[in-house]
Amino acid sequence: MATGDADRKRSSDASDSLATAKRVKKEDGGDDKPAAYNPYLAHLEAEKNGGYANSTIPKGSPLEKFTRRETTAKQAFKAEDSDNNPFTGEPHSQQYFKILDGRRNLPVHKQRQEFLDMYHSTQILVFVGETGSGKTTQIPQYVVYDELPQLNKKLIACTQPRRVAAMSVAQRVADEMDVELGQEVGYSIRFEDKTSPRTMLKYMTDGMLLREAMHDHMMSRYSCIILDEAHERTLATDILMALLKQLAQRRPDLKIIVMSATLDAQKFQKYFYDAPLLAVPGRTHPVEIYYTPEAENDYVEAALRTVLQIHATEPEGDILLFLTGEEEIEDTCRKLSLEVDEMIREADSGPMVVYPLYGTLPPHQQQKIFQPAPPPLKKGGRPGRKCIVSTNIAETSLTIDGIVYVVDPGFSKQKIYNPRIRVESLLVSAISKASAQQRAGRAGRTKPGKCFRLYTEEAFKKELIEQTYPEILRSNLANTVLELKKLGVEDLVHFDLMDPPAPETMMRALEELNYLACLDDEGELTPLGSLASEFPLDPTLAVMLISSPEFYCSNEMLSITSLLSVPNVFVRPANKRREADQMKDLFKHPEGDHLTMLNVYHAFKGIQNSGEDPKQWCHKHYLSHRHLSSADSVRAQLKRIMETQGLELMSTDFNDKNYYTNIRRALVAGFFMQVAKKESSGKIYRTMKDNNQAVMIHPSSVLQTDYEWVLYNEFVLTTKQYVRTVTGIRPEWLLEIAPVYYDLDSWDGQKDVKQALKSVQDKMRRRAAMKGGR
DNA sequence: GAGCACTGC
Repeated sequence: MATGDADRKRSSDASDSLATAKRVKKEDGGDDKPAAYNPYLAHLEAEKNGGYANSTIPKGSPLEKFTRRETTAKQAFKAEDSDNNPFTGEPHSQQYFKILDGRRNLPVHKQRQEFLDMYHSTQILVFVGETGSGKTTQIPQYVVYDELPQLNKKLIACTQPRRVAAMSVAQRVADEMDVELGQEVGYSIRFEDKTSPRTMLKYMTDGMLLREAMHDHMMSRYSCIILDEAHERTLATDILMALLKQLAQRRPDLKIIVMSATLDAQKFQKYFYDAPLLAVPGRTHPVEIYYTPEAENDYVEAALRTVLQIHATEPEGDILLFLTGEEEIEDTCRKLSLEVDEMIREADSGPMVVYPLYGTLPPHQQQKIFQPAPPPLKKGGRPGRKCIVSTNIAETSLTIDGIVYVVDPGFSKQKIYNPRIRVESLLVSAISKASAQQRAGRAGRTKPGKCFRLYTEEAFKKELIEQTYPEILRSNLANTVLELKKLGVEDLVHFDLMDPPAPETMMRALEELNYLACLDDEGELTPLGSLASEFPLDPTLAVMLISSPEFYCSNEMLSITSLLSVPNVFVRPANKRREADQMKDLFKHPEGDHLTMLNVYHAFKGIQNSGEDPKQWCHKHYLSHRHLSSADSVRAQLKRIMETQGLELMSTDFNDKNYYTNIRRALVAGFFMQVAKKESSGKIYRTMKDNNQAVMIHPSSVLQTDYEWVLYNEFVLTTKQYVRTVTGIRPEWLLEIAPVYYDLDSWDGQKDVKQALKSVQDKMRRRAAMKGGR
């Protein structure tokens, strides 16, 4: 795109000319010049330090004699040991020196010089460090001491796949560097930018860096970008890797470090033009692996038995069991507690507390897993232990110390994408070898441990794939393709991703974006597409929101969009389903779930303004306060973007008979591709195109079979095929609002649907003709 | 008459 090129050109010119124009001659001719100091060569020194003379490093600073990208570990040690903080000039605290001792015991410390040598010799570096090596906290600091960001005013970024990690690591490193969080060391995540003009080192989520790149293709604010946890292969990391690989050629001054925990480092190395690789050992204890001699046919049952066996026979130490989902976990926790009670009664065993752990568990419940194991029931009795039954969340996101035994049945729920019917679904699938290793490693964090794999060694070797498929191969790519277009990637086919997705998935994404008018027929970004990419939303939602002023209801669509981008706000505890459903009925809107959700949100806002405690109100009404609050933050963010982009915020008068109709019509502007029509007989609906899937309306819906035509937010594939979050619509709206998609002349859907739409069209035409005739 | 692994903007 023309604009993209202009942007790129501008920023590249800017950075070059800045460097030349602002080169300052080294002025001070004091006594502490290097031995070979030659005033006629001073500009070379300045150049090494990014175009600025050392004058911005105060005289007497521990960093005074540092030359950017030529420092040594010895120099850095000395600076770290000095009384004053090299970055703030303040005296170092006692705490600082205590932490410094600990840092120097980390495995990575021994290789600081080796790291610097390699860093100096190359533009891209692959760094492999197992857990406990200290890479996430130390490597960025080593880079700070070498890049001297205070000189060239460029930042060092270190990306993390998760917000909590970005926040907590930044806090830790701020402590290590003896600075205030948000000053020299900060972080940037959605909804929170904790950085300042002084910031040199910024931890951030990978998605956040990707967002920034959309507006600064050269990533010109950074002199070094560190991608951490690259082995997790999140969508954002994969795109960033491809972008940086490309950018490396246009920004020879930019350094890139790719950090990974697993041993697939060679793949990263090869991908980055055979970049040099530095490996640092981790600090974990050995974990003995046990396999079952024969395959188990019921892994939940086998897991239960194994946990009880461990409790009965193994020495002290906590247990971590991996299962696949909420229901399975809750169920197993109940059974385990009952069995342990019996063991205590009959076999005098020690106590065991069982904790469930999964993502949708409220945070205070999640925190419980960190409580210590219970003491023996009586003095001198058998020791107690805790058992945590968890989803994959304990594999990467949460670390629990004190785990000695891991039970791994070898399964997890994984997202898969079927481009043919455009459906993402969750499927219980076998994990990968890398995952199995990661799980086993959880047993060796504090002392040697054991891992019980509920599958045979044969199966491990022959049936498990090496690595879990990266997310990019398991997702609908509409959003990704839109982002790439906005990032200025013109040739998607030759865009050098580490694992290119299936051509069909790519085609589907392009097709979807074309129907949404985000891409034109040549595949170029349209103004609408460019606008849509400004929103942190799926293209469908973004287009719906952008179109909403045309339907006089952008305020309401802001609320609905926000509610659709957070987890379900309705809470339904297993033992209080009826009460929960009754409460939901209070908010029920006969025309559909979107409007029901809007009712909930309006009621919630009313309570917030009334002085009543919203938490209690939510609890009473079986609503999730947490998710409603996050919908609120999302809404505020989206509203800001609407305002910046000059999109009008408005509502239809609540007493106008079209208030709800306008909203339903606005929904069609985004979701016209997700429409189903009722079959002549009963409960079955069929989706419009995409191979005309037979679906049922999800039982949680306020609509059942009241409407012949419905629009849905989500297609879920569980025991049956369901559509969830559904609103009734009129077929005229489809023809009127999405005429291209519903062009009957090129119709490729079912014939009877076409027939139905055809008669609607005829009726509309007759009506129009009558009006015209008058 | 249901079952949302986990992230992220």
